Amino acid sequence: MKTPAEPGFAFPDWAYKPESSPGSRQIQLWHFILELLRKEEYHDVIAWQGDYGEFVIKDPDEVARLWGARKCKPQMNYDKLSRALRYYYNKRILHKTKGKRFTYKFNFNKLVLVNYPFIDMGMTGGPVPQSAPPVPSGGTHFRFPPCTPSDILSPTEELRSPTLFSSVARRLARGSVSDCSDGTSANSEVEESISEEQHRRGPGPDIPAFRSPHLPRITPDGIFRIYPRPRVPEPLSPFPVSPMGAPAGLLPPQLSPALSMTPNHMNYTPSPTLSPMYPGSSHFSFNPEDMKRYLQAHTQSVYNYHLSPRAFLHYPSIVVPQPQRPEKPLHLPPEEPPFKFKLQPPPLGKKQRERPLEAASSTSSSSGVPQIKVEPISDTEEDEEELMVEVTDISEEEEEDEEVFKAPSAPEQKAPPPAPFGREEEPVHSGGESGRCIPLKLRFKRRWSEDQRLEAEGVGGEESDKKVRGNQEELILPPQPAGVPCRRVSTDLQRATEELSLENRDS
DNA sequence: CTCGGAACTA
DNA sequence: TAGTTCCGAG
Repeated sequence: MKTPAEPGFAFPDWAYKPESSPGSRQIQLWHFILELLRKEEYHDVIAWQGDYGEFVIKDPDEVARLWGARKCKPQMNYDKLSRALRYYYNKRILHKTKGKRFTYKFNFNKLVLVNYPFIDMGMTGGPVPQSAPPVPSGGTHFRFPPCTPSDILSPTEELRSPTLFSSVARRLARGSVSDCSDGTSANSEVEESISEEQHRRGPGPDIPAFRSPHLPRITPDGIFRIYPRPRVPEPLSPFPVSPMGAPAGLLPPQLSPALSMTPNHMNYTPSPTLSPMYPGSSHFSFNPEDMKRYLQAHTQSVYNYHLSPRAFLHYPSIVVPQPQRPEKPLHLPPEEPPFKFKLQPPPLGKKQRERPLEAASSTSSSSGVPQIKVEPISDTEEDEEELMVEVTDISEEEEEDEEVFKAPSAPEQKAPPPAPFGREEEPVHSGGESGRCIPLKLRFKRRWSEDQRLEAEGVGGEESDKKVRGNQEELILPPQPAGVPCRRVSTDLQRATEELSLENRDS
């Protein structure tokens, strides 16, 4: 048992496997990596470098050694470790940075989504950098807000129903890097307190809710409500000041609010300091509010760029904000984006390329719109993959968040029936024609419906992502099944959705 | 170096 | 489940 107060960072419960699962408590490799990454003493061994979330293993052998020590696997070597790392590719936790030796990149989107499923992605209006990850704000601990446990990152059930924030014990990472504790011992350590907020609505501290068969689903709203809205005007920062009290000195990356409107998930190659965690400081703020915004942004990215939205699929409550075209900035003051990159539409996929863009304007629907083959529901198979690629057909090239998103073709999606959630003000004008690229939405819809259905049935576990339900009746039902209450959807979200609809419609 | 299948383990 | 170990292939 280490001293909770010790410097270093600790991951919240969700960073570990639930105790209910077999391998629970064993530190996972990516956690370990993150751990090393944030310790200065290991900067010579592994460090953030390059793109956001990208890190390079400077000393593979040493990293392997450390990992082996941690797992009590003296025979560990980089070859093995890298194999483990490669398994993360499919899980989308990591991906390889091609061309760069020993360089990998975290997919924080995934991590966040998975770990903050309950976050209401409503458009709260705050500027949100699309690819900006939670921003570190200095301090000594790697902190996460109280959040849901449940196993994360499990390819199959990673997104199981959200649960109450559990008062999670914050674990110390420091000192555990190379001990053979396996993280098991450290697991019991609870860092002093958990935010009181989290206790407000839950049964109490240590809510093992996640272990029960029926995970009580709570509405994001409910959850979020417990968090005071900082609403700290921080135009340049993706996230407000950390509630934990972050040094003002460490400011988050400067991201233009305009970005929030811009579908991007592009190569944003900020300085290494933009990495999720500052190498120097170890305060990684993950406050709900931040996460919310982050997710919000990410959602858009996903939607716009067809990133793997699988995460959303499991969360009916999360309505994917539809893409908003830059042309019509909602309420965000136009700012000169401090980005050096240019936002571009994703490259056309093979399929896309094949068909020359015909009258983009006239025909509308098929032209610049990512075509999704409306295949029989049967091949659902790997929805996630599909969702990710289908539209753009990135073909082989991964870089889902990079290359793929370089050339966004103005996504003009067909506007599904508007006013999904009932009344809503419509911020922007709307317009015109309708009917475009339904597929994508359809898919979401489908998925959504499915989830709704499952939920209704009191579904306990979901099927693995991959083997999905073979066939659902899925119709292209209107966006929001009238019957299904969209509880959980924040007003903001609703609005966003509507806006999208409108936009799509008219464009 | 990187990838990913396969068998195996905890 | 999350690797670990081994290994052939590119």
